[in-house]
Amino acid sequence: MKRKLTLKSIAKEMDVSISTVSKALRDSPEISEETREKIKAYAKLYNYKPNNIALSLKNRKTNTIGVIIPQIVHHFFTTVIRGIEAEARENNYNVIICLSNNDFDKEVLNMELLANGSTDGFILSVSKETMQKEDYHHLNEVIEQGMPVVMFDRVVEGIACDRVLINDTQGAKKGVSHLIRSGCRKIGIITSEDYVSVGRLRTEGYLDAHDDFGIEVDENRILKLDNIDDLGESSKKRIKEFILNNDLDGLFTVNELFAVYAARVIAQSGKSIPDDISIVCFTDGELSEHMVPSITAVSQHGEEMGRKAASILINKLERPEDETEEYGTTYIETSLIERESTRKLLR
Amino acid sequence: MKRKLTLKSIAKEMDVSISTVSKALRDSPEISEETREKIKAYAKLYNYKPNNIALSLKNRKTNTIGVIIPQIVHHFFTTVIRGIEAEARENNYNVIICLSNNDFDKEVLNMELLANGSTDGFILSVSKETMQKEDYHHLNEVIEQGMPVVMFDRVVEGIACDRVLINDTQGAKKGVSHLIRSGCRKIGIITSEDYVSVGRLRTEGYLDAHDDFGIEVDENRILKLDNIDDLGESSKKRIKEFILNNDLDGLFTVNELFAVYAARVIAQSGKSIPDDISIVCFTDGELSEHMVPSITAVSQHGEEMGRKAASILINKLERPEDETEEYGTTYIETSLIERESTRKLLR
DNA sequence: CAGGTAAACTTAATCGATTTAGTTGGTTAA
DNA sequence: TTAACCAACTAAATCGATTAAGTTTACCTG
Repeated sequence: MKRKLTLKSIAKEMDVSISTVSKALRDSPEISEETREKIKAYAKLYNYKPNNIALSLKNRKTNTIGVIIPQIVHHFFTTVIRGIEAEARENNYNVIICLSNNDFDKEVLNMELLANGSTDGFILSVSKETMQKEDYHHLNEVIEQGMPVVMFDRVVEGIACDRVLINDTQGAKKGVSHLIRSGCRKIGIITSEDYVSVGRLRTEGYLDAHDDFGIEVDENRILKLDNIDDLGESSKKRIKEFILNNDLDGLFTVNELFAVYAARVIAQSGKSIPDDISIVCFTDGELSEHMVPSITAVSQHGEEMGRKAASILINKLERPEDETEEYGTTYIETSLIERESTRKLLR
Repeated sequence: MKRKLTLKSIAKEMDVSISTVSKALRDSPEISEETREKIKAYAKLYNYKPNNIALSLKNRKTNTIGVIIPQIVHHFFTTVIRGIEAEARENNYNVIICLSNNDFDKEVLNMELLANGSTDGFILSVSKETMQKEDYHHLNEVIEQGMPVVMFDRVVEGIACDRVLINDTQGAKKGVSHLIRSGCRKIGIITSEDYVSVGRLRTEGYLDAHDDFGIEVDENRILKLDNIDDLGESSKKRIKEFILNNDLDGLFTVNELFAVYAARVIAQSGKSIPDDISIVCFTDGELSEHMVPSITAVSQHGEEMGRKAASILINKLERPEDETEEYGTTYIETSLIERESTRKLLR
């Protein structure tokens, strides 16, 4: 086993001091041309690379971004990570990813762990449990310590940090408006309870669209499930009842899974998509694309979101003096992808 | 901005030396009960947590695993990461994830970066380009430095490391056998060219199953596409022709997308699934689960794979003296998930 | 009362790199 | 001649924690 080169070992080998080696490698004019070249040649030959940990300790800068998300088995987060990773790497940052599994304690633990020197800042989407508890002490603590935080997607108010959001309300409005324009008048929505911010905002968009077109909203056409992240048996049951007991001609769902399951129920009930019931869902996933019929979707542009979040964070990290205490919210625009689950609009 | 506590700042505050603080916090008997309690109370009150970077430097151990994968926007890798993350966290390890985007240079760069002190070991699935180039110097270098490596899924030969693999051949055999048992005799397979290892192995399983049941294989029923990672227009065209020009009663595909597209073609041609044609696919995804009809799948257990890879790596890391130079290959068994695209077997 | 010893600390080295503040030996200008 | 000055280094402090190796003080014992 070959031990890694260090400044010390090079210094010993070349019979100079450690600082001479360090300076030579950093092209300091203090070191003579001759010595400099000799040391650099040696370092290159044996492929010397400075130890990141030592650099981090010395510079009090890790060049690492901590990412904390509820779960990765979720295509949207996957695309966001991809964006964060890309932007980070282009700026010479590493990315450490931690999954909270929607668990408050794990979120706190992860943050504390990473905050003790492992990362320079955080990008996170808060877990459902955290939102319910409304306990943000862990966030405030790292911010208090001077670590910048960027929240995305699932954000909370009252935290001194930047935010990157999907324009959820507008996105939902886009989707629902599309349904209305294509002729639907009895549109249902499958969303989440209001404490999940994305659910609440998308429900708002649904209402807005109705408002815009002067269509009355029937409260019975709004189904709020507690779990937006996956589709359990109880959710399935409620969706099934909701579809079968409502006379709908359109359906908007806040995620892909709800739409896919609803489509199944609709097909089984003998109705056709899109002619009897049209469907639009919020998503950044692949399911909607490949389903038969494929499902018209409000695309979230997760990768762009990740890039943006990373770029904001890195910006803060690169000029920490700039403590303006100003935090902004950036909105990522959604776009509608028309597929087979909605009727073509006449234009 | 509140600066983080350090041993130094505590020592100053309590008017003792740094080592006294360190020892007190680690319950050293060298420190008097009284002083110990006082220091511990203070540290607890102000929530002292040792700096990870300093610990890493001192211990020459980062408790961090580097994960390098071709792409994350791939449900299979996503599940593997989840497994790695879970196992790592249970053992107090962090996970740093880097995406190579199937690019050789990026893979090398990422490894070099992480190898300089950031991680204790690696888990990786080599990029397509690396496989083509057959250049593994970056792998050999980190191993040479004493960092253990575990490869999974896309592995290469001749590297001194452990491997975790899906039992591809057996998995395919399971799937195809199921089709045969359910009555299919004219089974097609949509696979990849032989140079992609997973494609080759799964094709082998297809042949093995036929062999076992004494059914002759018709070469026309084997379709080999060049790209196994996604579904381009040319692949779509070839799948369509393959389905329409073959008189099949069963279909096995090496991934989900092929199956989903084939199902679409079959439905459009007026045939029914599973009665006219049954389908089984190898998968890593959710598509097969939620499609209508849902597709019977050979599940790869990505999460288990990730856990296993992490556990092997951590084991190596925890007892480094145990340099037995012995490397093993662990196979993760596949399992068949029966869904709607195949007929129920009579048992 | 010298000397041994144990308790309770402190000093200093260490991990690997950077950087400020010296230290040489040689050249030059007053 | 001699202080000033420069080139080319080296020593030492620092980042934050651990720990082996001292140091001090009190107490005990023969």
